[in-house]
Amino acid sequence: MTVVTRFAPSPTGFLHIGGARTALFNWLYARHHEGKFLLRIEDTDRERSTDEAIEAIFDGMKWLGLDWDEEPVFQFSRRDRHAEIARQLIDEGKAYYCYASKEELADMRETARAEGRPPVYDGRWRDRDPSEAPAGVDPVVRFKSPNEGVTVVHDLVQGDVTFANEQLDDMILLRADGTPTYMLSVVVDDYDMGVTDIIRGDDHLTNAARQKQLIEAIGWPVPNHSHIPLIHGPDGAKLSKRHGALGVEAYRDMGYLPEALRNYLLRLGWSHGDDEVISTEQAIEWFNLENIGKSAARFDFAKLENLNGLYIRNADDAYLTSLVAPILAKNTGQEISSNQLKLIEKAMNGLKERAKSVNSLAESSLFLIAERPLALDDKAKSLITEEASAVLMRLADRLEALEQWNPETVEEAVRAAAEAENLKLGKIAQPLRAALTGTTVSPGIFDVLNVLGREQSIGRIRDVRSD
RNA sequence: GUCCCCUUCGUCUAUCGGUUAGGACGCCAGAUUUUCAUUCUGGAAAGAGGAGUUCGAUUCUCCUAGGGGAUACCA
Repeated sequence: MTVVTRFAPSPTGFLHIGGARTALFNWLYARHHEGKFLLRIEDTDRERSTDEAIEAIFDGMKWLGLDWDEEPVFQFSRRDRHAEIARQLIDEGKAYYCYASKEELADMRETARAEGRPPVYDGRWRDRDPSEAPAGVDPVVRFKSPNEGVTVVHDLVQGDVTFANEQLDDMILLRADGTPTYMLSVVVDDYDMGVTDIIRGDDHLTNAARQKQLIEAIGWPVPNHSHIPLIHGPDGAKLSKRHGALGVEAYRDMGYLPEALRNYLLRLGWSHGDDEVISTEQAIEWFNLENIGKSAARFDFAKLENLNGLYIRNADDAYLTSLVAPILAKNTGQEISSNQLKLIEKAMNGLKERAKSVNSLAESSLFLIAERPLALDDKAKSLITEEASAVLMRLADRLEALEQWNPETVEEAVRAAAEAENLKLGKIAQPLRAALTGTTVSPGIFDVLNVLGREQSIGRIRDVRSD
């Protein structure tokens, strides 16, 4: 049987980091087994679902590189099918109408809690005759779940988890307005979509027991369940907007590479021995359910950043340039010309060596496209002393005399200048860097000289003449 | 309150009864170096607590504590 997994977010907000990991695991599992990975939008909560959220989820998935098979399923559009199953259950005596009011329900829970009993619906309409129904009340449809015994979820990550059936009350299948609830919809959709493996957050573990009861009542096969632990914020508490619970697009905007985030998320809760840097190809080859950990993990930006730097250093120059360009355009408020792009790409090899994010890459490539005369920052300014300026002017002459302008010739010229001035290389390199980049931090100075070219380099040096 | 799950360095984790408890991030020290970064070397750093099973427990069982999740006409 081919494996079919699905990711089923509700479009009530962006695709947050926990959801992204769930999607990643489902995707990896499907790809590993050469099965299908489906996407279902659980939009049955009409109040809270929004089109913007749906778009954000699609965008987030695409950015992360998690491609799904087939058209996404919109759960709300399948409500008739869900209701049909509910009616079938009523006909079979496996579900019933309940006329209890919200106040009654609230009282019920309160007294149960006070008496130390599980706060569940007491089944007061379970066996009552429909003729007793109060007039003018739209009933909900409840599932007649077993009162005794236990339900055990055979979870591939958590192991067998046993629930006493008395803990699980008669859940609502259809609301008073006739729309299906989540419990019913998932079960029906998963079956209709042919889902073989459900991989989701372990906040659904109790739901799995209820859903299993429902599935068995209908007479369908129970899919494999894998409930993965949640991701916590750095403080160990549930992810909130203050720390990690940002949408994946926020990570993109912070300058993280999707491949780095994928790698990081994969290692959060899954392991393959001592391997840390795992390409997507390897991840697909290695991924399994057995090596998913059972405890919640905390989100650690420092480690993500480290991985991001590593992926940036190994990334293709043209690819990085294409990511940097729009950021640069946005930050400078001007379009980046193709010549400037060439310049950036040429410098990228030196730039990416010291970048931790795409944003810092953009920041550090700013000097390449800056207009003369450069505005020097304070530290750079302090390096251009009168003495340094004089040295730089003599260096400019020396550079001007070069017949060829390439990495070797410029290095040779600068080294020769240092020797002639009886200066350590650093003494000439730092002022030079300040003049060329306006800052004190940049790629190797010979690299900068070479990339900038003769005209810009000499021009920028002469611009800092102090007299 | 009730039910369920979890618990190895600060963090992510390896270990599937016998290890000097390993790796990675971060941190500290040193080396390299034209800045920064990279790279390299070294270091500090962990089995929540208590019983039991066993010749032997981080590993298996139970209890306690702590953390998390679920308890909706949300998903």
